[in-house]
Amino acid sequence: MTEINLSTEEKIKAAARTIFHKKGYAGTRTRDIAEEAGINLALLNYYFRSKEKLFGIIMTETMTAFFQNLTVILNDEKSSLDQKVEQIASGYIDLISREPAIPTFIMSEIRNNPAGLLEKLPFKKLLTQSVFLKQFNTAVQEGRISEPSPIQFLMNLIGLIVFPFIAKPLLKAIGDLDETQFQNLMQQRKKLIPQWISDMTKA
Amino acid sequence: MTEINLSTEEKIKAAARTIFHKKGYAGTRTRDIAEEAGINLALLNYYFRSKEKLFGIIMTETMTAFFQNLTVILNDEKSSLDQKVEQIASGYIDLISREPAIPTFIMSEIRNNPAGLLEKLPFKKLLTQSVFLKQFNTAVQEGRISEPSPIQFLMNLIGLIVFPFIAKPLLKAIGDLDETQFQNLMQQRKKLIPQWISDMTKA
DNA sequence: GTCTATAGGGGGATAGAC
DNA sequence: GTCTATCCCCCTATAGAC
Repeated sequence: MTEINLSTEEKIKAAARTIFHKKGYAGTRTRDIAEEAGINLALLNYYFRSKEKLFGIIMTETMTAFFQNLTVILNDEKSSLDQKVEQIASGYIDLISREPAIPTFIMSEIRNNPAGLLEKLPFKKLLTQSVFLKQFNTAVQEGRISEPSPIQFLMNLIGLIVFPFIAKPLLKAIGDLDETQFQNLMQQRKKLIPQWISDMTKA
Repeated sequence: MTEINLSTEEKIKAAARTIFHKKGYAGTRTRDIAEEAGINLALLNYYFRSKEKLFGIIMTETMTAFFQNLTVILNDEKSSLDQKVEQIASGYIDLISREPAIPTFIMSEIRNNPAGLLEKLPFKKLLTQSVFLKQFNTAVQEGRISEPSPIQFLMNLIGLIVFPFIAKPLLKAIGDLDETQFQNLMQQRKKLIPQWISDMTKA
C-alpha cells in the first residue's frame, strides 16, 4: 500500500473509503476525511463538489469491486459447481479479512437504497444470466443435488461466508475470542464451508 | 399495537425505536423522533436529557429483547439439541419478519461498541454457561455430531437465519423477488434450516 | 492546486411562558 | 407537562488570496 506519492484526488478517495467504510455516510464528517488525507477541507470540495457526490463514487466503486470476484467466478465456463463454491469461499474470506469493514458498510448503507444504486448495478444479470445457474439446474435435473432454489443456495453460501464478519463484535464476545482466534476460525471456514454446502445439498 | 393512549414517555420511546432502528444513531434527527411521536422537540429533552441517553436506552432494550429468546431456548433443560435448533429458527424468523430493521440496526451500531455495551450485557454467559453447550459436548463425545466447535455451530445457525434479512435489498435485486416472494422463502427456511444444520453436523 | 477565512444552514439543547 | 422561540455549536460548502 503506497499511500504516499498518490495524486491528491486519490489521497482523498482513499481517505474517504476508510472513513465512510468505518462510520457510514451519516457518521462521517468531511473534516475527518480531509485530516485522514492530510489535506485541507476545501480541497475535498474542489475535487468532488460535495460530500454526497464523493460518497456516491466510493459506494459505487466499493460495490463494484466487491461483487467483481463473484461475477467472474459464477460465469467461469471451466469450473464445476463445487470448484465455484471453493473459490468463492476462499476468495471472499481473504478479501473480507483484508477489508473487514466492507460487508457492514454495504448492508448498512443499502438500507434506504441511495440513488437507486440497486437498479444501476447489474444485479439481476448476476444470477439469471450466469453459467452458475445453468450448472445448478443441470445438477438438479440429474439428481446430483436437491435444493429448493438457486437463490436459497446463494443465500446460504454468501451468508456462511459473510455473516461471521458482520457479527464479529458479538461473536467475539459470545465465544470469548481474541482477534487471532477469530481469524483462525475464519481461515478454517475456507475448507469447512464447501464441505457444509456439499452436505446441505446432497440429494 | 395500541399506539394511542400511551404515556408521553412511551410514545417518545416507541418513536425513537422506529427511527433509530431504521436510520441508526448518526442518521437520526431528534426532530424526526418528535414528529413521529406527535410531540414537541423540547419534550424529548425533558424526558430523556439528550439524544445520546435516549439512544442508549433504546439500544440496550433492543439488544436485551433480541437475545432474550435465544438465552431462554439455549438453557432449556427439557429440549434436545435438534429441538433447540428448530425453536431458534422458527422463533427468530418470525421475530425478524415482524421487526425487520433490528438485525441491521444491531450490526451497524455495534461497530464501535458504544459505551462498552458488549461488556455490560451478559454475552459471555450466553454460550459458556448454557445447557446447549453441555448437550453439544455430550453429542460430540458420543459421536452423534462432528463439528469443529460450538461457536462455529452457532455462527452457522444464526447466520443462516439472520443473514438473508440483513442482505434483503441485495437478495431481492439478485433474485428479482418481490416482497411476498421473499417472505415465502423465509418461511420455507423455518423447516430447511434445521435440516441443513443436521446435514452439516452428521458425523 | 492549495491554502485561510468565513458564510450559511441544520440540529441538539435550553429558557421561559402557559 | 407541554408548548414556542431561540441559542449556539458544528458541519458543509464557498470566496478569495497566494
